[in-house]
Amino acid sequence: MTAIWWIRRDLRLTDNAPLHSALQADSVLPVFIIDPIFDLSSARRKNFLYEGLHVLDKDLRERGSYLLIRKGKPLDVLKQLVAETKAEGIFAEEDFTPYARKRDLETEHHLPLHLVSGQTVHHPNTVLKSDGTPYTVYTPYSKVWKSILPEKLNLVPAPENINTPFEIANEKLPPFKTNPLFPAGEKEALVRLEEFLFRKIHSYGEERNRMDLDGTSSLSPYLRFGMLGLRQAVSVARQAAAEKRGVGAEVWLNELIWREFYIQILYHFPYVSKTSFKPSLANIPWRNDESEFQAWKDGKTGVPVIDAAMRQLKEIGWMHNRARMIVASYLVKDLLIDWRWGEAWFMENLLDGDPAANNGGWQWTAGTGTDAAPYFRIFNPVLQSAKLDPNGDYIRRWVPELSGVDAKDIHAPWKNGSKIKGYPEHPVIERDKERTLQVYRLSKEEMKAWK
DNA sequence: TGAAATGTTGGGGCG
DNA sequence: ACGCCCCAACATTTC
Repeated sequence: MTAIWWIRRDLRLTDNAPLHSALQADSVLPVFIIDPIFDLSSARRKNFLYEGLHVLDKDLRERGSYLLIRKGKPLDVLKQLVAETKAEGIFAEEDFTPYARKRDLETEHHLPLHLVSGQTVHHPNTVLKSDGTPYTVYTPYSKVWKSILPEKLNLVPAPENINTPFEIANEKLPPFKTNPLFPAGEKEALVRLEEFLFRKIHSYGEERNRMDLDGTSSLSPYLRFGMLGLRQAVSVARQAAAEKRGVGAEVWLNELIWREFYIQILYHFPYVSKTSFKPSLANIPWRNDESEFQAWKDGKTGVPVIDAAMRQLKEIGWMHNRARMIVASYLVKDLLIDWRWGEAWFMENLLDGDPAANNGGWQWTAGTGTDAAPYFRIFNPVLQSAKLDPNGDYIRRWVPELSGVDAKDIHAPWKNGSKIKGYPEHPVIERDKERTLQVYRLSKEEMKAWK
């Protein structure tokens, strides 16, 4: 008897609950389906995914198995595969995005699909207020989340052997290029996790916001595709916190909880992917200036920290977390461009681009979301830059035109008056905090009046 | 996971 | 020794 392990966002063998369940059968067929909907997804994220699948295939072959690739609509592909293999069960890790839920519901209707929890530590339906409604504020959510965390998560180790039927027609993996900065795969994820735990986590609390240092875990692309499981990350974070290895471990644990917080927000309030969580800020009269948007995307706004961050994104498909908040605030609060434009650009470029986390982050910055920054909180990019890239090393790393500018002038070179070759003389816009506040206030008042 | 304005406090210089 | 002023450091308020 054969079971199908349908792989989606769980490209790993360690602590893989659906794989573990499938192994009860005599043989297991690991399958990844290249869904036509991927055509709408970002090229660089697909590249990372395909490299990840290539690595997963190698990891499986070390265990006597391999990865079967099929292309097409998941339901059609699975129906076909069940017919070919006489498989009696399909096991998959439950995924909580609106698209995934619809796809899985349809599949469950026609096929013996068994959805297994594993993407999160707590299922979105299990962390609820006493009246049964979901939390929309992070702090109480995280308190309850921690209070119901079991003593041990009982991670399931990677199986040593997987018995797989080999006689099934396989398709070729689409071509990809290896990513030198973020090599895909579970082994790489585990190396990074170790590195983070032994070298960086101690100072994570103080250094995670410093854009010029390598203080973050840089695990997000791996978590995005389940090359590392959130449960694994939480398990080691908890252990490190218990061993009192600095406050860093607790800070990191909270960052991981933010992930689950936004996963459950998108699960319970799927409309947030289309519009503002707060109805009162759903109709902000954005300026939406196309040429300013272009300057932002290209990293040519004339504000060094913004340009550094946007070029980092374009070049490597990843951006420092603090930089994400600064560029998002600049787009939304200074340029007054719809946060959804920024959200879409991030999704197009981030290796870790995830519908829940990305949407949550943008709505937080825009002030439109759950537990959002109040709308009057506006980042001053120059102050943030001076504080969190004090020597200007981050800026010089990504904006070579500014490599000769010293720390004193690099955060706001236009104030100095001297021209820099190849770099805008003035920022694309003169920041106007009052204008932003008015636009937001107006939106709120109009909503009230309309009611 | 803001910034800036305003208020409060306390140490030190000075007559 | 004392009051006065200055100002940095910190706290509070406001948007």
